[in-house]
Amino acid sequence: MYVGRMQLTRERIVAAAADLIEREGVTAISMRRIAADLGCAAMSLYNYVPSKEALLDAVAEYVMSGIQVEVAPDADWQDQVRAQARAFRQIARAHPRCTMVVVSRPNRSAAALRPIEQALGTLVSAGFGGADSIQVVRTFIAYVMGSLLREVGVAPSLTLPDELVHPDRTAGTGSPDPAEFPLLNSLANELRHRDHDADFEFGLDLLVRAVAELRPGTTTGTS
Amino acid sequence: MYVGRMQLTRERIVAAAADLIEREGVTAISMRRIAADLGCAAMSLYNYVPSKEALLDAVAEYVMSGIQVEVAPDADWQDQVRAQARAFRQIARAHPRCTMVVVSRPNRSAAALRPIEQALGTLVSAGFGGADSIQVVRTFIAYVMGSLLREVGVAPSLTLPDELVHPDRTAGTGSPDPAEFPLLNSLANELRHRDHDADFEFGLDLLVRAVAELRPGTTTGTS
DNA sequence: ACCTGAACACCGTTCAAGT
DNA sequence: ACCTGAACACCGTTCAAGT
Repeated sequence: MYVGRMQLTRERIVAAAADLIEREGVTAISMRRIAADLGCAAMSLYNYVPSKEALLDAVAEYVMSGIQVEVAPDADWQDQVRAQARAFRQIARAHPRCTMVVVSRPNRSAAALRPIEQALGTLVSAGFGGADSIQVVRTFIAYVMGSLLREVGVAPSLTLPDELVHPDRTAGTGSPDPAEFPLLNSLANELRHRDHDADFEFGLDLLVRAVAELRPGTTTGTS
Repeated sequence: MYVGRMQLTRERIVAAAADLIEREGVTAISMRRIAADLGCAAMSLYNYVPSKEALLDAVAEYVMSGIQVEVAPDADWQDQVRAQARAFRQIARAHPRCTMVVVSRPNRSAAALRPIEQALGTLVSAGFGGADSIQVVRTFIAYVMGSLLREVGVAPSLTLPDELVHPDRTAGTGSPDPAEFPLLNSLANELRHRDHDADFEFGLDLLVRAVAELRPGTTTGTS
């Protein structure tokens, strides 16, 4: 997709890279290919970006900067945490094929730190100590990252193929050997049907409720 | 690392690839490089493996097959779930640089399905319904995958650099702008100190306890 | 200051020729 | 049946030459 003559800038290069990834996948991108989309020589990119790795970092930052947390400011901390986790997950909707880029590179840009600072703020305001807040946020990040990986279909995950004949199975299903995997087989129907929203909300709810039990002075705690 | 003359096999090729990744990182591997380690021509590999992608899939499968769940068979379901999650996480210890390969490609091999079947078995035996068991396992997978990503230091995560002078900060710390990130700054010490075991156990405990509350007939539930 | 062609040292993979 | 060199169509990046 040739996007025409125009002043070359870092922003345009990053946007072109993100676009190309979205259209053709991460494996398709190369400095030469991006340059072609921008109508310039491959080497021109190096006036704005030191390397391909740095460009991918910039793509990750660009995607992260699109996270929009909208919370009713009077919402309680549990709803705020939920909203923040959901906003993070929106990456998979907004940039499905860039998600892997985001998830697979460390990112300490302000765009990445902003949602984290916000989450810490929510927890500290809710009465959690600093150390607890950090561990809670780390737990949520791990859960959200893992959910993103599953959602873009790139990680090992608990699903079965939709149809497809498994080469060495007699039955026409993609189910694994019933002798070794009885449960995967008996649950095959449930496994084939996948609802990313429901899956995400299920785990999110578990985590939020468990965190609530942790909070000093909670009304629903067991002790 | 030249590993000498020997009958070329698929297993030797996969092991050589995993080894090379462990020694020099994923970006270092190429069919030519692996072949050099094996003392054969690059093209010889194609007699055993259809493509580089397929070889990386095989590496992921190889790593997954190393998962060893050891549970006291009389342990209750909560301890079993914990042991299973921990076994999964051991990947990061056993194959730190292959972890990204595992986490970044779908894997429906028997080696990958086995721990999943086992986890489902634990939950179903504990009295959870099939649909619930699936969602619980999916939640744990997401959490473990995200934890692996953090542990191998490859994902966006809640940490600060250990030292390193941030170029445009006056203070000699790597802390972000205190005006925009007050909490990240005030918690800088706690953030710099990281304990992967403690982090993992923290979130694992939250999840297990939340799942326990979910179980019909639980003794610690709120309703 | 920014752009660029040619060049270097690599890739994955095909193919035809070897044994 | 397995191996392999040469070749093809690519890579990222350096450098010197252009404006």
